[in-house]
Amino acid sequence: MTEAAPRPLPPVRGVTMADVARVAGVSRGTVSRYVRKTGYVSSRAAKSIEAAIHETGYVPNVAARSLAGMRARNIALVIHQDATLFAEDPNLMGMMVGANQFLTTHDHQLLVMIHPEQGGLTRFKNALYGGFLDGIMLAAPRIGDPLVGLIQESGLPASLVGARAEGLTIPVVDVDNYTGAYEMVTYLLDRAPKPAKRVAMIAGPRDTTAAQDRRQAFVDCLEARAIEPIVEVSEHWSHDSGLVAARALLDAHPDVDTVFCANDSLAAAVMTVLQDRGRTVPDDVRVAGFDDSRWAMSTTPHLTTVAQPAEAMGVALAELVVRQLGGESLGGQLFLQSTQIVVRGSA
Amino acid sequence: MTEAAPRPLPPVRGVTMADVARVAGVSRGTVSRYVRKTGYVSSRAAKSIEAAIHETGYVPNVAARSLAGMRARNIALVIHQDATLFAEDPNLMGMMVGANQFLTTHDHQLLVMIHPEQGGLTRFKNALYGGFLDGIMLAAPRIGDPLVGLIQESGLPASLVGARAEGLTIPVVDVDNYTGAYEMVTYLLDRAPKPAKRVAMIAGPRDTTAAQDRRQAFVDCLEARAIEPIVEVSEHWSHDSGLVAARALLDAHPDVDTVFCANDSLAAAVMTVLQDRGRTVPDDVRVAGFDDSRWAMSTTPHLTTVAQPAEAMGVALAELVVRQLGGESLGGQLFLQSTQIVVRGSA
DNA sequence: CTGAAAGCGCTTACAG
DNA sequence: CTGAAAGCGCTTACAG
Repeated sequence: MTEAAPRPLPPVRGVTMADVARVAGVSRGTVSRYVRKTGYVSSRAAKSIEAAIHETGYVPNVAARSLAGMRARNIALVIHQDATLFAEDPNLMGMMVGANQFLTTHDHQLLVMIHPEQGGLTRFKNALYGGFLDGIMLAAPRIGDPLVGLIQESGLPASLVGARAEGLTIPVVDVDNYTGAYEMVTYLLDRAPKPAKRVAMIAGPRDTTAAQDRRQAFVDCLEARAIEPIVEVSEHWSHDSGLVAARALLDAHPDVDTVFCANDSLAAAVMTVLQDRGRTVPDDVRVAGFDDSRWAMSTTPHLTTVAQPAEAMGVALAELVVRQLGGESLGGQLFLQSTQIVVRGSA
Repeated sequence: MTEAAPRPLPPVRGVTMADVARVAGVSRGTVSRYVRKTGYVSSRAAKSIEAAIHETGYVPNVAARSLAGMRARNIALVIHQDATLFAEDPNLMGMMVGANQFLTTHDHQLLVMIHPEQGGLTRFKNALYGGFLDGIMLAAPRIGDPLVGLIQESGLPASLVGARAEGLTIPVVDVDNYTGAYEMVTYLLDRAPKPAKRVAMIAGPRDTTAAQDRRQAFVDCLEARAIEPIVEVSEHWSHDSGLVAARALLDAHPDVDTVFCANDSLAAAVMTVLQDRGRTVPDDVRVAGFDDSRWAMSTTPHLTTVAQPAEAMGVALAELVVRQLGGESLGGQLFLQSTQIVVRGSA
């Protein structure tokens, strides 16, 4: 075709529906009806269109289809977290896998977008109103996350993980963090090989509901027994951040015999620090984590932890969006997925 | 299950350029020129358009823009691997991070798509010709990967990692696997604390060039010294698969004193099997890996391995696509990134 | 059963 | 400097 100077690259334009129509000897409308399996098409026309499509290698243009009011069959999983942290978060990976699996079997395409915590909103709005997304799943939202408001405003079918807010009209899937943590603390207090005498917790970053719930369960469980809870907060969910928190905790309370951590990488960090200080796990100190992530199997001994069904959550996220696409309205319902304690060597 | 009624959802349509034009009291063309910063717009018109955009909250529709021949500013990183394997592959994560970082600072949006190994080609073609992608980066391609041909046919700006093929017109970025492996084997033979007497290798899956190159280096290095190489092939890059290969290797050659592994998860697997059989690392057997992934720090002792600049590769992939978008033609050039030996406790 | 036509939102020559 | 108009590829009433 013709190339203009200001456009260095020839536009990528495949064969169009018009090409197919010409080859098949019918109108574009008829081709459209055939492709979309909507409306009547004589078997004679169908035959020749079929052949023409095969001959030309026609592939529909999603942008045009979207412009004309149809669905693009793309659904985005937005990771609202800096990429490097994302890479360290096993749950996010699991969700991605689960969502991909569900979407693939339901004839949709998963698009993962990483949106940094400090990123501008413009790029996100562009995606929202870009016309190439039929739905949005938001992972790792903060409390009061502005992205949630934008999604709601857009009216796009959506689902969130782990967010709770007033006036939320988007369904949320989450693990039952509170119950999971409560069960684990109870285990540490009563049933562990060496029941805890002096327990502390390394809590996760303050701005996530997961961290809040796990911490609240810890506090409630101890207060129910009139034990004073010791809590050290880690700034991030990462191992590095956990190292800092663990040192602070152990400096302030050298006598703890049990540490419950808000996730596995924090627990691994505690074990590292403990080892550095010549204390053994689980003999001197018991350590437990949360998530049953890869970290859980990479410590010595392996971590006793709370298994989190990350893939199931991804499936749930995707399913909620697809159901809305099917016409259901789910409002701000909360879909809790339950956890399970996994006892290994560390506690 | 499937989408029922015609269109149960109100289509998500934000304010359009026409709305802005009306509010600003100018024509749509003028708004477009203003938004795209192309052509002349009087400062008076600019003022009122500016205000109108702000007032209406206008966000451009990418689909329409794309249809009109413009770029969507979306670039896809296609992971050609089953999602569960992807989740285990640290390099892929690093590339994702690197690509995201480069693209974000260059005003493009990264879209990650997971394409299963056995997946049909239709879904991929749809993305290629969908009109919402300006470029493609392909990670984890197999040898003779059909996706490469499709990308080439489409004419979309693209880059690949780790693929080599006749007649390739797409630039490739790769680590210098051969040199990296050769250096490591040389180290194991000559300079390690306990130089190897009887070395074996656990090689990676046959259908990747990375596995081939690492294995070839091992073979060449040994043959240069007239030592017969022992090689056991692991079906996948995964830890589980490595367990199987390690057992087979150790059954057939119980006397090896050094095992070079094609990646870290395989090395970790070897260490696990060794431990099960009561042999210590590095005293009885030395083990080395490749990648310097998270696995490398999760074994006891930590792994001696070959560091792979995964993030740098992601950056390179993205940069190559963006350069093509800028008009450069790179052909099938190969961009090799060099590795570095990291000596830790295991060898 | 099937064409012709209008429209989705945006861009870009082309007149004025 | 700016408006009117055509076109990108597809879908969908609406006539025939």
